[in-house]
Amino acid sequence: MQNDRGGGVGKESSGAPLDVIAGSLRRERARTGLSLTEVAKRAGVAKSTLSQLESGTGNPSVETLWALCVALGIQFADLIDPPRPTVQVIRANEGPAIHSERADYSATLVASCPPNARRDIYRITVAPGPGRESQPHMPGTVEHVILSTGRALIGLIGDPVELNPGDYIAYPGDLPHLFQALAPDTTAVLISETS
Amino acid sequence: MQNDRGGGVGKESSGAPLDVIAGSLRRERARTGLSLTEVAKRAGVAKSTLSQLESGTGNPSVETLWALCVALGIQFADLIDPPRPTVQVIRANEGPAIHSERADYSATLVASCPPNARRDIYRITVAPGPGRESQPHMPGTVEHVILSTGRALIGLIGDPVELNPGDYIAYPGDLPHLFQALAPDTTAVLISETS
DNA sequence: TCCACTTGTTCGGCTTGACGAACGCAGTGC
DNA sequence: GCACTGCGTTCGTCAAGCCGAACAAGTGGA
Repeated sequence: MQNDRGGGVGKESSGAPLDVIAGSLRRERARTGLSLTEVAKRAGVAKSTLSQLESGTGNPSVETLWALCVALGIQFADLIDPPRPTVQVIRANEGPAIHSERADYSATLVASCPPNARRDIYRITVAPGPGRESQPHMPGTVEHVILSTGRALIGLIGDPVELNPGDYIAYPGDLPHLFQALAPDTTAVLISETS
Repeated sequence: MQNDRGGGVGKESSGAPLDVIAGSLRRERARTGLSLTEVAKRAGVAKSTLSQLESGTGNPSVETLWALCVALGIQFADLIDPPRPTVQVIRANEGPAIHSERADYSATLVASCPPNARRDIYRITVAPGPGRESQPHMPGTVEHVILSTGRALIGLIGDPVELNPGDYIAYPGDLPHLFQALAPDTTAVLISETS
């Protein structure tokens, strides 16, 4: 572990992948209720290897990880990306509301994937005005917007698009973007997807 | 009671991960326009290693893959899961329309994640009537619906919920479910999420 | 034509991950 | 009390990944 050839470029983004993988392995194994020995046996890897991986030690190869994924019945990406949600119902006037610094913008989070969200679904209500500029979010974020009612100017700053009811737009959320209502009673559904 | 761990969920991933990773590395490097030597240098790995990986030989460790991901500016999961979209606009009257056997139901697919979709986003338009019953989809599917306009009876058959504009509901898509409009001009956004 | 430069692919070596055995612990039955 | 079975961790050994250098192949300029 002396030479840190991994380090290289700055952006460490989501932290050390090894720790994330270690946590995922523990979590998923706990979900199945299997013992470390049993999982290792099913995956065809030495239990010593699995033990070290779950403790965050080591630097597994993809073959090892793949075998463990099969044994745990999960997708490869689930080791580094989070698990999924279950089921939920929220009324229009319920749910956590997120208000902008200005009163003419309100977003209600209707579906999130705790604890580490992959995609959040919001219902947006905006009053006509100068519009709301959002700063970039996490790298890899993609935002999908479907206009429900009204009219709005949505998209990347510098190249927004005017949307009418039913129109759909997707844009990278890790770039500065805009949501400006052009008509009263403008509502939309926004899906913020984090990769 | 034993779920066969291999195929527990229907959607099979694309077989050997090493080949998928090899293809992803080539594709992403081609996208950036960088040379093999340059990518290897930026990632801090030997170009011989990268060469072998792109040819499908070898069994890389996560540190190596992580370094390459950083150098290529992509997410870890993109190596095995497909690449992400960029920007897209679909007008209300555009996009692939999926019409029901009855003429009073139409769904437009506005966003999918090919080839192995995790979540699809539809815009739904339904006319009042006896409603549309959907047969169960893939196991693990979750459907999210946000009503845009109108009024509708949505949810599992036997326990549907009446929604008004802005209301949100999520239900397991792998059980029989219903979408029945109760008012004219009923539109909604439906997110079908496959695990 | 020759030379300098780059790209991507093969070879020895050193490092390291994966394996199997042995270990300490806890619970159980004789 | 003792042997036994299961758990998860730690210790040597061997194979394999990773690296650096040398290698063919292709390009541009003098």
